[in-house]
Amino acid sequence: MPYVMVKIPPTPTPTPAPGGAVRSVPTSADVARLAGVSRATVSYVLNNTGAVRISDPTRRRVREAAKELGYVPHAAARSLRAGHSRMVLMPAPDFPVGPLYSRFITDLQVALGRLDYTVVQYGTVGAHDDEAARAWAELRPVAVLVPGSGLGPRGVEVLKRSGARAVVTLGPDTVEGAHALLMDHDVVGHSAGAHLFDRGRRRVGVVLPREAGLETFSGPRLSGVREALRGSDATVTPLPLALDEDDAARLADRWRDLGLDGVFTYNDEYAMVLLRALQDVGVRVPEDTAVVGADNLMLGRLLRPRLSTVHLELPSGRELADWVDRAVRDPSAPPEAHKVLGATVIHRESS
Amino acid sequence: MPYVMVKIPPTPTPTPAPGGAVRSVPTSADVARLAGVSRATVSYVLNNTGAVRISDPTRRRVREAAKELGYVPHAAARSLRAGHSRMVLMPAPDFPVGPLYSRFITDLQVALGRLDYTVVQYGTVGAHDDEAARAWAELRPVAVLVPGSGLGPRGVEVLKRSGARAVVTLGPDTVEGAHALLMDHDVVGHSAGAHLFDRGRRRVGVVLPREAGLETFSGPRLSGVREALRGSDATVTPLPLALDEDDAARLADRWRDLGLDGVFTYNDEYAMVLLRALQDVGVRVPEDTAVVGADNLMLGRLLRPRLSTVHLELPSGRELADWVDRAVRDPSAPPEAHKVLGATVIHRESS
DNA sequence: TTGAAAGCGCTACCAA
DNA sequence: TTGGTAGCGCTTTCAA
Repeated sequence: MPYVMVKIPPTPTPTPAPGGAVRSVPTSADVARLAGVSRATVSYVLNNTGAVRISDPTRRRVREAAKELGYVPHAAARSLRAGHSRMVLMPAPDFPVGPLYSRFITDLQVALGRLDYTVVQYGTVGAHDDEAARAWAELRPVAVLVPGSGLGPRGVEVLKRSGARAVVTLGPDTVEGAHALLMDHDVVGHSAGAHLFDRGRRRVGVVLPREAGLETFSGPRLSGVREALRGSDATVTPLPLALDEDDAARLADRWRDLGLDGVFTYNDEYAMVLLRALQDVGVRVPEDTAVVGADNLMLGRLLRPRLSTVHLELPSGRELADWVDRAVRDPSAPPEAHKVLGATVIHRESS
Repeated sequence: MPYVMVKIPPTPTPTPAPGGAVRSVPTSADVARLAGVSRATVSYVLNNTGAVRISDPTRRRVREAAKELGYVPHAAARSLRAGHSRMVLMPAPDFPVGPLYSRFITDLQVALGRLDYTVVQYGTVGAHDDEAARAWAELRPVAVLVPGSGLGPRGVEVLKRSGARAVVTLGPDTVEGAHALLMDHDVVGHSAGAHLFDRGRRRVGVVLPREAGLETFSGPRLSGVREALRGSDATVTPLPLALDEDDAARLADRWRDLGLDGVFTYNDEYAMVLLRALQDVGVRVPEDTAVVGADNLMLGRLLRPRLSTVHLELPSGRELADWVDRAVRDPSAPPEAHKVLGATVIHRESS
């Protein structure tokens, strides 16, 4: 056994006296000192380590010391030591989110919480793919869930190389290397298109939001309509529209010329704007033109005529959480893609 | 200088060969090895440390090695070493959030991002005060922003003792020890009440959402109306209402008996539901009853009659971010409270 | 200009 | 049953 001469380091400066003016953040060493035990014992007690038995009096002393100091463990130190965390990271949405997505996120958080994960929404400013992925990777999340299409194959690679055991995209298309919950909005458009066809409509308009950031949804919804009507004698006309009274009025002015007898409005909000504008210029709904929205918002039931709409069925938070958990437990499994978006037409009065 | 005999530790097991089957997460040591320099040099280069000059060839070698390995620094290790982070933590909302709040959060994130903070929304399951605060404190955020009233004085204390340099509440009341951005919803009710009074209404109803979690807003909004009408001959009648057609219909059925000539509906969505129900039973708006909503949602402009509403003025993300930044820089400053909610009536046709 | 090494707070292994 | 201690990945001081 080799030996060498080594300088003994000076004893570290002690933390300021408990009654001192500047109070520093208490560490497990402080708790140990106050309880008169070692840091190891503190760790055992506070983590209820099963393999080690600590006497009840000691336990009590440690607990009391911790409470007295207001000790809170340091997550960074812990996960650094452990080599992994239970953090599931999602980018925070940077666009106004509807009630549907809002509830979805909340459910998911609760469900993942039950599986002992911590969900964190990371406020990426505006970075994309690599850049964003790098920022996320710095936190070493155990899993990353990315809605929409802000992540590419390179980003996935970055995340995996920094230890993410599961990268899951929720969106219209699959990304190389990542699991995918395919929310294929085709089905939404398809349902709407088929419904309009069933109601005898043959000249169908499809509203496309002018607002940026919605193309990932509106594109597939349009394709879905096309698909539903393919091979029939029906026509499909794209109709760019801003969520805005004036733009709707302009569109309504052209309505007779367009000669459409049915329209799918992307969602219920656009339906509402358009419906109002059509009524203002005397177009009868559904007699002259049938209108179908999507998302089944409450406002649809309050419109007159009551709005027909496509109800979206998202997977429950529970299902999704289980799925993420499985992916985390078996990171070597090949990426799976699941279609998870269901669509049902709710037929009311506008079609 | 004292010396002692010390056992030399075995050299640590090297990371698996780069071409090996199992690839572990690259660390700065790996980068150093590949570039043939020390870890210190890697750190200097990648952080552009100004005080130290590194030769250009070395810089290049380090950069290339980092890129080749896909090296991403470990945020936990970094902030552990640094003793602080730039993380601003907010609890993720656990209720469906409207477009107003949604945009507010986004703006704030962007603005704080410009100041080099990282905003993280923490998905607390359902914990309150202490419990939630402890969970947040584990991440050692430099600042914590809490909307609503989920945080008490004890929670504030926990956060501060674990190093949060600023705790800011955004809500109706101030909390001991924390900065407060007072969003006093009184002003909303006050504006609406005063407006209805000006329009000659004397028997005023105030809709109170039955939905849980909105009391923090609805209470003050009601008080505001009361305050605006205090000392006059006007009466105020609270009207519990669920955001739901049936409940609205029930309320409308009682409308004549209630004998109200004006109503403030909490917000535009409740206004919409009630408006529809009133029209269905033949109550004329605004002739029989004036209706005023709040939040100035787009849907208000689309209703017929067009909905009068109270427009809320929130502070800009920029302002708020600067304010948080100041609080972080001077943590010893006494907590400040600022009223930040403005309200303006937008008079349309319903009142 | 570069390297060696200490140490941030924590847990888990081994020894007592 | 408890304590000593190595080491997670990083930055930074001091020394070469």
